[in-house]
Amino acid sequence: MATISDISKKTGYSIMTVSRVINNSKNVSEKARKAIATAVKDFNYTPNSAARRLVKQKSQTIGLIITYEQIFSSYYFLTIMKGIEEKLEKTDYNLIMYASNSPNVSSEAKLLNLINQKLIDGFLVIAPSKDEFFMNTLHTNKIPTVIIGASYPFFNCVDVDNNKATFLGIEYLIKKGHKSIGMIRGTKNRYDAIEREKAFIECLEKHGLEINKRWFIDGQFEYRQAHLNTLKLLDEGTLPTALFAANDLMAIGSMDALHSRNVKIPGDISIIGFDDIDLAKLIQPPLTTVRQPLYNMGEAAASRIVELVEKGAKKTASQTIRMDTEIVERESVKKL
Amino acid sequence: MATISDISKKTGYSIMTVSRVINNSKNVSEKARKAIATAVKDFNYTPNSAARRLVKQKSQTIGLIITYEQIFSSYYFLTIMKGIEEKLEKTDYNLIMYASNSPNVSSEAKLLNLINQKLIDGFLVIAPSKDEFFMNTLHTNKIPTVIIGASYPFFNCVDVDNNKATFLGIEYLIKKGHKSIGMIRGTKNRYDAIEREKAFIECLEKHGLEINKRWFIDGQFEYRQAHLNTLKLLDEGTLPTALFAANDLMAIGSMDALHSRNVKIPGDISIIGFDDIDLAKLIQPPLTTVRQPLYNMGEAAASRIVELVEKGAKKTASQTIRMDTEIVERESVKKL
DNA sequence: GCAGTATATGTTAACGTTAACAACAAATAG
DNA sequence: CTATTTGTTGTTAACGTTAACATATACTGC
Repeated sequence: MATISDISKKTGYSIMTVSRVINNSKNVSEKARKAIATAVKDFNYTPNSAARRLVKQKSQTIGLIITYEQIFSSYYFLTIMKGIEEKLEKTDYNLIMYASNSPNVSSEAKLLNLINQKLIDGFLVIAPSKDEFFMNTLHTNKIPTVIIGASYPFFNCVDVDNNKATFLGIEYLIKKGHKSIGMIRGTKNRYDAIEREKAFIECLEKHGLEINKRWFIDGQFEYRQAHLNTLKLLDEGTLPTALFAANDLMAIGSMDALHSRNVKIPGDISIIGFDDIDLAKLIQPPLTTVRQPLYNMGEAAASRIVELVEKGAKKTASQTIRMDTEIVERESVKKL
Repeated sequence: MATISDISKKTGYSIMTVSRVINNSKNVSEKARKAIATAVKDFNYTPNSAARRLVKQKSQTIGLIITYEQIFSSYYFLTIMKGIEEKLEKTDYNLIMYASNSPNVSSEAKLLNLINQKLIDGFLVIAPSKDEFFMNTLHTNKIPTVIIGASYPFFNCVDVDNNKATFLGIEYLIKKGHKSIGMIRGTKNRYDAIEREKAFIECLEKHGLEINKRWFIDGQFEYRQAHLNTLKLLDEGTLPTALFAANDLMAIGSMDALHSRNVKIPGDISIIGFDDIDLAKLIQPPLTTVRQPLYNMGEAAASRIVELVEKGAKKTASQTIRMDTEIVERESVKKL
């Protein structure tokens, strides 16, 4: 592997000038820049990251923390991840994924080690649950961190307004004439799940609609749970005319269950999801849903974490970026 | 963060002696070892990995390549991963996960860069599909690599004997008196899926049993596909008395489908899975399955890759380690 | 008791890069 | 035409660690 001094020897310029070209510093003559650039290409040179890390005391890498549950229960994080990756790609930072639960980040000590050893400059965390042990560690140690899909005080966050988004969905159903509405809810210890459920109740109350406890289906943000519990509801009796699912995956699980019992969508029951994952438009009927701009959220979070790392997390006041949501109208909701 | 020279100053020993203690070299007096060890603890010292990488020309990290499909469609890789992580934990190597499809390893150039820049010393690949572009790159560039869950010529592999394992499962069913057996098959472009299907047919032929094309259910190693296609089979008519699923997840998807139509397991139909994932023993009825020692496979692969990296992949002849499989008898198969 | 070996410690240089400063030339101002 | 600024290039030291060699001391065998 070629080094900076190979380029230096080849071109006759000092290694410092070469370094300047590589790092796009100014104060380099056009002539030097060209000569060095072509040599870099010829040698297929890329800077040695270990040497850079050592001198810069920075790793140029961001850690992405997610839980196994998230990986398995939701496709939604895939889109977020794509947004993150494609943004980071442009900024000379690397990304490492840490699945929490795994020994990697299982203890506070490990997490701090990653930072102290300069293996990681900052963290991205996707939708941590309420009782996530490491959030405290991140906060008290002032580690550059951006949270995606949840709003924590004192943290930098990229999130949607779950209350507003839920109202958007429910009021869409109401506008279509629905008066009996059920909900498929998410994991109890996650903020987004809690906020969406609260907003659901609030919205029905606001419109003077009945809140029927039997029409709450536990889905845990998973396909299978939603599916099984929808089947249970079917066994027990009356259905609402519409269902609001706290994410698309549960909506799909529920739809599959309804179909298996010959309940027609949207003929017999309407259903609206949340997220707008890729699958949503592929199933039959295509799912009407409240769209979160997941890709853009990933991008925004990536930009923000780079900013924090470069400027120093201590100097930049924490802020939460709220993205807009919208209804994507497809064919799973019927006008009554 | 403390450095080696802090320890040196504190204890009065040279940095070289400190380095020796840290690396467990011999030729250090017991006295020095103790003094330095306590200082290391007091300072909470850990070696700077960037400096180490620079001087050693090695990253001490292994890349784990998996595809997004695998992450989503199977729990089985989780267990493998645990085995890998816990083994590596003991050996002073780090693990980085690369989800292929992602830009990280999307091109041959990227992959080589990882190696050339010394960011990664070697790769672990979980069950690559037949047409995985990067396998060629890994091979022609002699990059230390171990494959888990597939057997490629010229590569180091950790795998089970799919033929033998499938025979084990089918002959168990036959021993229980089953004569009409269907199969839920996996993703067409994966070796394990292909091998299991071939073995299935071979085994039925060997015992002179009917091979009914209608009793092949496409499952793509996914819960949902198995579920949907089982429903389809139910709509169309006659069932076999037993079902062999190429993985547990599909078995479970199929069972849920059968239950939703009031087909009793094992009363009306028996089912046997493959893998023995955690869920298998938790569902109702607990699933009888052909157990792969996934955890141990992860461990073995981790040991092997470390060996390759340390000794140099070129010097060590490639070998495939075959793990034994066994029947785990639970309650999803009835004796006829 | 002396060469020869083993054990314990230290010194120096190197890994590849960048920051900080120094030097020099060319351009501008007065 | 000198003084000052601007632009371009180079030199040195540093980041934290380990390899290779050097030195010193203690232990062996005869």
